[in-house]
Amino acid sequence: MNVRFNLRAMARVSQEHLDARRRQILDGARRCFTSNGFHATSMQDVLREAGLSAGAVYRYFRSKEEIVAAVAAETLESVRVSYAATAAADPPPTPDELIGAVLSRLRVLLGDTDGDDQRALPQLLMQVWGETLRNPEVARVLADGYHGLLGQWIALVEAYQSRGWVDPGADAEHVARTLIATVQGYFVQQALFGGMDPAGFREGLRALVAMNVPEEERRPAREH
Amino acid sequence: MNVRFNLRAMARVSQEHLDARRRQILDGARRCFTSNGFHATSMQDVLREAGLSAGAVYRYFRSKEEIVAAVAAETLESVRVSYAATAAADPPPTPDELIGAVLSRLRVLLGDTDGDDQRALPQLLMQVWGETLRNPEVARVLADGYHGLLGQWIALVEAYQSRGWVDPGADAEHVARTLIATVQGYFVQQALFGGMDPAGFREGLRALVAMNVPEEERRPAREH
DNA sequence: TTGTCAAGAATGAACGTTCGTTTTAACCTC
DNA sequence: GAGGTTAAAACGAACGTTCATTCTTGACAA
Repeated sequence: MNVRFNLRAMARVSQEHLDARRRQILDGARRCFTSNGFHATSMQDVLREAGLSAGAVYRYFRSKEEIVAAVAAETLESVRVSYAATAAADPPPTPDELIGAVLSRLRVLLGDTDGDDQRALPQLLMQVWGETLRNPEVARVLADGYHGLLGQWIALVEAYQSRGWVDPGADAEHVARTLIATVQGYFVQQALFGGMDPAGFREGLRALVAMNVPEEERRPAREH
Repeated sequence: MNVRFNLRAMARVSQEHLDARRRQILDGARRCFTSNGFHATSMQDVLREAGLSAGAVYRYFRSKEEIVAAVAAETLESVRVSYAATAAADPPPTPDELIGAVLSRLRVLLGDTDGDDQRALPQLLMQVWGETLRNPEVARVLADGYHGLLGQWIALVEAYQSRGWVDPGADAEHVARTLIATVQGYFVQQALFGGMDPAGFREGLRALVAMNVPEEERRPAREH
């Protein structure tokens, strides 16, 4: 009996193997969650899709809830990095340039990792949004990411204002929220109906920010 | 309960009573679905919230699925009517005018019927979006509403173009999709974080469509 | 290099619970 | 007291999870 006092238990299989199994589970779960939602997906569905038995899966995750949280976190992270990759530039990119670039990058990213299903990520993101209503941990992660993003957009809008591209009297946060809203709406439409493409969306945004309405045609702001 | 003479031959309670019970069930279910999602809500939850027993509820609805479909349909309908109430005008309202008016109207509508919880409808709408991924009937209702709405917005954008407010070279459908996206994003942010108000959103939209970027500062459209 | 073997990894049947739904029997109104 | 409506008990199915068991792996002795 060769009893040795190994501090680190020797792994029976490599760390790569363990990582691959974990990924196998998360990928299977993600496919289920995307088309069926978190709570209409059973563990049996996940097991079947992952190609593993119950015992195997429960060796890597303590509960279904933990898998849901992991998939949600990865989803939010993939959206976050697609934004973060777009660095600040001088002169600042216009909204249509910036958003078009972010969406194009995301499209390329998805083409590589997701079997070219351009709707999968938006659909999953929509499920994550719904999950925040009942899962405080997911809500916290989402809120953190959102507020970081909002701060970046506010800074960008302020840069617009200092260059005279945007009315300096406008509230930068309101403008930033509106810009974020366009991206969220893009995701919603892509998730629900598909057929959205970054170039077309950029064209629409471009036409909007290039709009020119004679002031005398405007109606007063308050109506009720 | 208040049982009155029967209007219909077989019924022993009034139609008003039946309608009220149906509404009682739908209201309870809606409250559950809003905060918990369709599939994380059990029938027990619905029964408790509606204050009725299983037998009573199953007299009015054949299944949980039928309740889900009814709540989803009512939700989409309430969004639809809030749009439909905004008639065509000449000159056409600018995007910020129109969207601001629609959101204000919706706010008033919600204040009357929903205990002043301005997040409830957007949250429920988000759940409905998620449900379309696995429920073809809900998906059909949503798609019908969306395409009707899209058509109206395209017509409006074309009116902008004929007045020279929007670049006539832009694809009207892309611009319309972008405008719809802003509203969807408004709903998302209101559902997730609250604190959105129509006036602020209108201000943000106003600043966007009034943006003025010197052409020589723009970057080329294609990047990769 | 090869054989051995303890321990990690994986299995799948079975568990207790909770699900949506149905049946039952008491209840209320006329 | 009869008809229609309700609440509550009961149903089978399906849920997420566990566990006794089997299979696989890799370090080590020879």
